[in-house]
Amino acid sequence: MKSAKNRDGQIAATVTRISTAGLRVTGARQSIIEILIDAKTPLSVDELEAKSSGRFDLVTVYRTMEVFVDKGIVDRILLEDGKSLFALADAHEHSHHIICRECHKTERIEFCMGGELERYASSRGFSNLSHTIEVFGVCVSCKKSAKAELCE
Amino acid sequence: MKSAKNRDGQIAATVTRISTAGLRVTGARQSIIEILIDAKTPLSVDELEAKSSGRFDLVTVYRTMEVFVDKGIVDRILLEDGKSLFALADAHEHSHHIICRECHKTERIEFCMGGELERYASSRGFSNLSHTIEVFGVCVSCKKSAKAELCE
DNA sequence: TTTCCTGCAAAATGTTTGCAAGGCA
DNA sequence: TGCCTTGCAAACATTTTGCAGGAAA
Repeated sequence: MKSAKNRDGQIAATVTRISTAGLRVTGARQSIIEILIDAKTPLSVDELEAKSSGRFDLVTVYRTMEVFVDKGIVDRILLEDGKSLFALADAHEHSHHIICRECHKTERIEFCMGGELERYASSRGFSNLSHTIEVFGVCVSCKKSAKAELCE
Repeated sequence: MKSAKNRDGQIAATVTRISTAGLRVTGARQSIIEILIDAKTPLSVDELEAKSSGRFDLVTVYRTMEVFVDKGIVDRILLEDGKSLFALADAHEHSHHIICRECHKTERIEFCMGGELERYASSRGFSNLSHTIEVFGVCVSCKKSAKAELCE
């Protein structure tokens, strides 16, 4: 079963990253990781808590996400309204996303022109740079269901 | 006095846009516009309220920003932490920004590769697209004062 | 054993809503 | 005049903090 193997591998890899970062591998953190992996789409703090079945508290989610983002273990994805979603970070690649406004299904964007942007910013005297690039839209399946609803 | 003329012109133009959008030109709205023009840097809702000298309420700022963003009269700039700032929108140009993390001084980025991004998203089946691109850094003067502080 | 994490409760923030009064067109 | 806006108060939602008990290393 390839996918299960991948899942286990992903869990193991992330556990390693947690402990390498000098953090403790606790039950709550493992559960959060599993939920993130299984969701296959970025989740908000309360979605995470909702899927916890009482295994951890909302406060723990806030605190965990803060540390994980800080250590680069998860990515924070900022929605247009300022809310954020979290997804397991790719171990090595810096990337951006296309996010469905309805279901939050997310695809990585392979190319990143952040370098150009930062070079430009640098030439304007800015230092300590970072950037955010996100594309929002409606994915195929959400579009279909919206259409179906209209035609009912 | 060229700059004063520009200021008046900018006010007048924005007032026109408000009324063209079918909105009423009220005292609160005019004050908000003037504050935004004079600030020369994007402001948060509470910064706006703080500069109001009691001419309008915080709630009015929220409601006004909502309508103005909706009508394209102001731009919402999302910070890395999910908070937002508001700036008068350029009447015609779509653009992005370099924002100083410390003082929020902002420069427009002339080029926008949103087209490419959206074309790619479109090829992946997404519709109804939009995008956010922002670059964050520390501007020259904030960097200087940080250094000065260190060397005190 | 020591230090880090967690849950609970509560505080602090930030944002939205309802409603009556007032202002713009 | 009629409808849009506003302010105030209060409801709501979201995020942060303090602290004591429990768990990882």
